[in-house]
Amino acid sequence: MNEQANRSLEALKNTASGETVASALSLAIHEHRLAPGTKLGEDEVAEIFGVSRTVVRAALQALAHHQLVDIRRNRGAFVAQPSLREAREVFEARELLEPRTAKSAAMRATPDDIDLLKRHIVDEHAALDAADQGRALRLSGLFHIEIARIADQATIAGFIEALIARSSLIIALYWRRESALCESFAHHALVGAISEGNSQRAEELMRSHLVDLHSALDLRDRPNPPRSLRDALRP
Amino acid sequence: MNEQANRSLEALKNTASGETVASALSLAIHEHRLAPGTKLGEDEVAEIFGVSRTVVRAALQALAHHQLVDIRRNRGAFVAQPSLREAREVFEARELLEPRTAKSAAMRATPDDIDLLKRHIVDEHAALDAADQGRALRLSGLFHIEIARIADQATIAGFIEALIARSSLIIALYWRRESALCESFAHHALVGAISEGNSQRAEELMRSHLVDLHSALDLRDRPNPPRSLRDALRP
DNA sequence: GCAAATCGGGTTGTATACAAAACTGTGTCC
DNA sequence: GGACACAGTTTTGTATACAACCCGATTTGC
Repeated sequence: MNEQANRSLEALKNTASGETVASALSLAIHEHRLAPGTKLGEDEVAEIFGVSRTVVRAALQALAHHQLVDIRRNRGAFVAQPSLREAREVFEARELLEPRTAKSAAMRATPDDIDLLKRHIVDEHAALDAADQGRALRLSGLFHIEIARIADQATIAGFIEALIARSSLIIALYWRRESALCESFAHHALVGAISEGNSQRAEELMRSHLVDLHSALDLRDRPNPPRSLRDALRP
Repeated sequence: MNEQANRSLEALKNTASGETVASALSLAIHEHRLAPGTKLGEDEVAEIFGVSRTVVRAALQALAHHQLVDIRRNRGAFVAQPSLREAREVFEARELLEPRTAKSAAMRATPDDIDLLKRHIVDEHAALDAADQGRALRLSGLFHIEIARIADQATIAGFIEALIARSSLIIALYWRRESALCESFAHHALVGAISEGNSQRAEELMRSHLVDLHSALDLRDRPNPPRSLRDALRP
């Protein structure tokens, strides 16, 4: 390890607490830098962040409660691999919660809220132009979370946040390469409806946006299509 | 400490793992044996269950993720005290999720499921007859959770379970003494609709049942009505 | 040569020890 | 007499040490 790398690790060391580790891992999962099934060894993570296993364990348990990682007793923590069934359930839940949330958001959004949403879309475009798919996906999720926040229902927003986190794993596992990731249009239209205060239209746009997303997944009965081979190989 | 007490503690000691501690605390909160705001000192809990603080911390963190306890840094863990706003949100979320879940349950319930629900009601009556309000409340919550399980949507069922857990705290804080806890009629009618497969009626019954519950709470703008004095007194 | 059992390395689960922070009570100064 | 400051005690946050367990490899028996 060279001097510079050592120094940057040292910098992390000073700031890294339990929450830091959890959000860093969470971000890596959201941006598809950590693939489903990857083992997260405690010692390994502890050394990377320069903290003890105690805090790593707490972070991993927090992620496990959000169902982002799967902890198997005496086996360790792995990035979760949602089953087909879970994938369907997550999107059904989103289709139940988010349209209504978008409707509320359209009724409550302030000009500041709308500016924020527009900035999100700009960032998303920038990430796509930079071919940074991971960041684009993360920003796309943040867009949905922002709408839930605007709807001013913290409890439901929390559920939606958890669903979006799992959606990121589901997309990593079941996304069809054929379908393009050009959701920006849908997001743009949504912001339009929200800024006009057209709640009915916002609700309908969100519903169809989620149906589009859902149908861009390959959720046919075939357990873990691309995973079973790698599973036998890696962990 | 006498011999016998020592032995029973020792028995606990052998079986108590992290999960055990968490569910024991959770049950105590559900049955209103632990009041909102109660401090859960790590050493105290650790000694009670005969485990180390390590496992107690994990259990408390798990409960915190379910929003049953509130962990304040360097202050410790306290049984959560949902605000009026949170209380409203929780019941709004339940009114959004549970009617639809009851509808699904009515469409999918097997005879075994219906028997289980009927047994739940019998148990509930028994607890009420024994004047065991805590147990009755817990069983009432389990009834709702069971319906969510029958609906066969694990993701949404998990959300509902979390909402019911928080509802228990909300009831502890905001329940109006005037209103009686005679929900058994509502539960009975629900089982009737479900066993007939009348999904429309099940949905409507669940909705009105939740509205009844909601309106039996005192959620007027008056922050933590019975709590602010005790709050100044205890913690 | 193959199968089964056993032994070793490595990883997780739990307990304990130490460091840091908050709360309590006392004392002093204004 | 009241308010502030300081120190002691208690409690939490983190690191480390040890025990239990799982997995893989080697060895042994058939």
